[in-house]
Amino acid sequence: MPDTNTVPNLTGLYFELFNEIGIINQLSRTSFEARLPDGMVLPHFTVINHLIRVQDGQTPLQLARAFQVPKTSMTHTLAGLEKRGFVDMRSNPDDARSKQVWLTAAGRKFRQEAIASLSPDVAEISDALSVEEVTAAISLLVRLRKRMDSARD
Amino acid sequence: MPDTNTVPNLTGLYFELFNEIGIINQLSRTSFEARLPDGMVLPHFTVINHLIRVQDGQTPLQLARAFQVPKTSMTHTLAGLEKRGFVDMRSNPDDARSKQVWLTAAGRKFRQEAIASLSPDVAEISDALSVEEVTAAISLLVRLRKRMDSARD
DNA sequence: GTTGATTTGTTCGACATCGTACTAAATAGT
DNA sequence: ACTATTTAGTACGATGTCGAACAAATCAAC
Repeated sequence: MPDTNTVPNLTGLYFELFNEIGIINQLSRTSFEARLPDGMVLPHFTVINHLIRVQDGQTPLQLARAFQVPKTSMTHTLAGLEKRGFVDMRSNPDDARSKQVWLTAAGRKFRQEAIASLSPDVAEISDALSVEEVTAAISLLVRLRKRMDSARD
Repeated sequence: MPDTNTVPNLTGLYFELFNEIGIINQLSRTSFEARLPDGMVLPHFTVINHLIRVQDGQTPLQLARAFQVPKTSMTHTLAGLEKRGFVDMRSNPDDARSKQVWLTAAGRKFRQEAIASLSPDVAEISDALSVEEVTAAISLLVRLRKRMDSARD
């Protein structure tokens, strides 16, 4: 009986991996967004979070690259954040083509509140994996991500 | 100096994890879709793949649940597959409300070709992780996914 | 300096995703 | 049997995502 149900070895393994990643992404996104107010969506939060972790004043293009999304998508996300008063878009004094994205006090406050409201969800699932396992998973995924990133031309 | 940049311990760890997962999902999706013909999109492939791995003749609702997407999204995905002749939608003889999704020969052929065209991409990144690491990552993510799944209500 | 190429960001159009409201079929309660 | 509830699927509208085309600023080459 020919092996038609199974994908050849290695490729199949990565299919499985990306499939799990896709489903977890789906699940985490859905439960994140359920906690966020009205029209806020995961990328809104993620951008704010990134601006705090890394640094304020990044350009839209830098942000688009950090998240591996097209710059048009980032434009849209930033427009939503600006409309809600969570970021300020100032033009870059060093390069009039580009802009800088700065967090407002409201933006920082929003992040704190979002995190607080999300923590219970994290707590609920945190018994599935040990802290060591989560840490290990992160470093492994970071390695994979960087490899994938450098592979795209 | 107060700790405003760092998210409290555990929650921050999961943020990082989900963040990496999100980016990898982004990257894998983009490179998958680049290989697929015209208007085909990742969910199209994923559904076909699932029908082969598990079994033909699933109902749309079963598929929606398997991928954790709303049933309206699955309706849309299946409509695309049917339009392209990759699946047949027959009405369920046991329950006139529901339908069954059956793969066509063209659907199976499409999957084989898609996998073949994707393999080079997998090969290119496969040196980042050992097979054992990928396997370990999968089992860990499966555990997480199942926990998240059982946690939603 | 002037011209052509590159970079940054936006607008626009196409399409995917998903919540709401609906129809039809099945099931439960009486 | 009859009605109410539940379940499967769809139509529709709102919004997110993203590729193509564009405008403005910068850079490179001469």
